[in-house]
Amino acid sequence: MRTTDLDRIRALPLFAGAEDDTFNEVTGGAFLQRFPAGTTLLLEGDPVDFLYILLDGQVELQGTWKEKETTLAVLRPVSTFILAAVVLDATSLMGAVTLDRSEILMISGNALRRGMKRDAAFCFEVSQELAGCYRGLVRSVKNLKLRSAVERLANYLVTLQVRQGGGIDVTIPHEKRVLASLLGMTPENLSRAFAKLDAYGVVVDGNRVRLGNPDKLSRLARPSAWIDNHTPPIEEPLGKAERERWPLSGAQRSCA
Amino acid sequence: MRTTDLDRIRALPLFAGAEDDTFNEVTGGAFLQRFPAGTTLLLEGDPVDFLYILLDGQVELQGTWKEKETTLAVLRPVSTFILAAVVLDATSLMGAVTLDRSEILMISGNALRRGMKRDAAFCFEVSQELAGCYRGLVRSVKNLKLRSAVERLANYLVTLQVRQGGGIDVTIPHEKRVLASLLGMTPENLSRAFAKLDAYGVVVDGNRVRLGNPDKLSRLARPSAWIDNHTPPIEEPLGKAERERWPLSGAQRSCA
DNA sequence: CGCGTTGTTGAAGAGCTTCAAATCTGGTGG
DNA sequence: CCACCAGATTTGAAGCTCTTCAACAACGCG
Repeated sequence: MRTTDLDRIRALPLFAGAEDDTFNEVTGGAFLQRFPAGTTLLLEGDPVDFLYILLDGQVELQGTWKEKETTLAVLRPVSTFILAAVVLDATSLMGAVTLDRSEILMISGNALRRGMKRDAAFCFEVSQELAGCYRGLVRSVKNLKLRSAVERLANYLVTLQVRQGGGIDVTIPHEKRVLASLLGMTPENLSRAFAKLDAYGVVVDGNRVRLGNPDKLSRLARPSAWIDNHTPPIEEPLGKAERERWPLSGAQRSCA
Repeated sequence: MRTTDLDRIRALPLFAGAEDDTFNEVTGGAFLQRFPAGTTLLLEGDPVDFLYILLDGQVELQGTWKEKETTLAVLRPVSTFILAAVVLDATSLMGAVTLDRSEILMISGNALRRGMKRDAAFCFEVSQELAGCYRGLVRSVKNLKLRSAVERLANYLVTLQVRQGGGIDVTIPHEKRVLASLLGMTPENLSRAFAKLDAYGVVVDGNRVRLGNPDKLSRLARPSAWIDNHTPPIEEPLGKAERERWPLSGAQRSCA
């Protein structure tokens, strides 16, 4: 692995508190791989030998049951994934597929666990990463159980807007059928949900979406600090850096 | 706190690998509390100062949005909860309410974090606990997104059966309206879902449920090792103790 | 015994999916 | 450059799932 890559990795929050020795041990056997779009990285049930860190590209995590399939998350850089399975040395509960050409760092699970047991500061960072992932999923579950499909879409758009700089125009960073699956609906229903948001100023043109009436949209969406992970609103105490994102793929960082 | 209580706590998997010093430091300021049924322990958004460990009784974790409320988990002993918020020193994403008279150990968040940073073995245990909780939620999300209400109920019953010893009769360990909310449906719909399972040999009498035709029920439920957390079936490699449960309240251990 | 809560049942309707067909889109090979 | 194809998206129609509202029965508790 090149030194410039190593520097990039050293700078990840995950390794921020690690001792140099730990970092060297953990990344010693690591390697950086490029995969084309559509590559299956992991199947549900596979034993997990590596921690994956997505450095570039896009990865979809999916779950299946009875020939049905759903998208659990769409990850963008920089995201770790299947960390929980690695920590437990267990098999993966999710499949992973690249959506775009992707650059992925693979870190030996054994080395990671050894590093954690050796270096409490590093282990604490991993715990924080895991805790952030956990909270992302709690947000997901609440989103799914408490909101209708149109409400989920409205909130997705509001969140996208915040993450893409707050402008009127946002870009959906993947295919609509993937978005539909992520939001827990069929592609047809997503199409109709967009049509319903017409009344809230939403105009769709391919992957471009114009939020013509953000206030009205936001009144429908009613985003909540305890479900959506925007910039923390007033109620939330400042100075506590939460390392969490829920798997909206517009995220700066995310995890799974 | 009494010595016998301390011994019970020392025996928890969470503290299995901890040094004595760590254990003493972490539990030093801890206290054991009894709460009557219906006590609100935490509201969504509350800052979290303690790690909670449910030693006896039953606790419901809930999420709300727009006057709607859903049950995220029903915990039974021995379960930690809001560990993720404690690790991140963040506010709670879930409310917590006792369903029964409950005995709960409260451990200072500060002490816990100090212990984690000091003792890598203990920190690793916490990581494993968190990872198990994470995987429980992944199972939950898959359950919600991939299965219909009747299928979720069928799987709930099959899982209950396994956890309650495999007999024909199982007991729902809480009110049906709580179960409905846990499974993501209305009480009315739960009632009708039970009625539909009549064709699969399911007979309901209050909290007692007789699974008159387990094979047929199981063919409908189609439980999966990657969603449901039964005794690991054949595919799953043995010897890897996964510390995870999804929040079915019949669980021996669970977490959140 | 009366009361409030919980659970069940019926009817109506909203929400979502399914299937089918039409339309659009990007990429390919000639 | 253009025709063509495969896949993605949209639209329509039908039907299934689930919720809502209302009424009623069952239960537990004071």
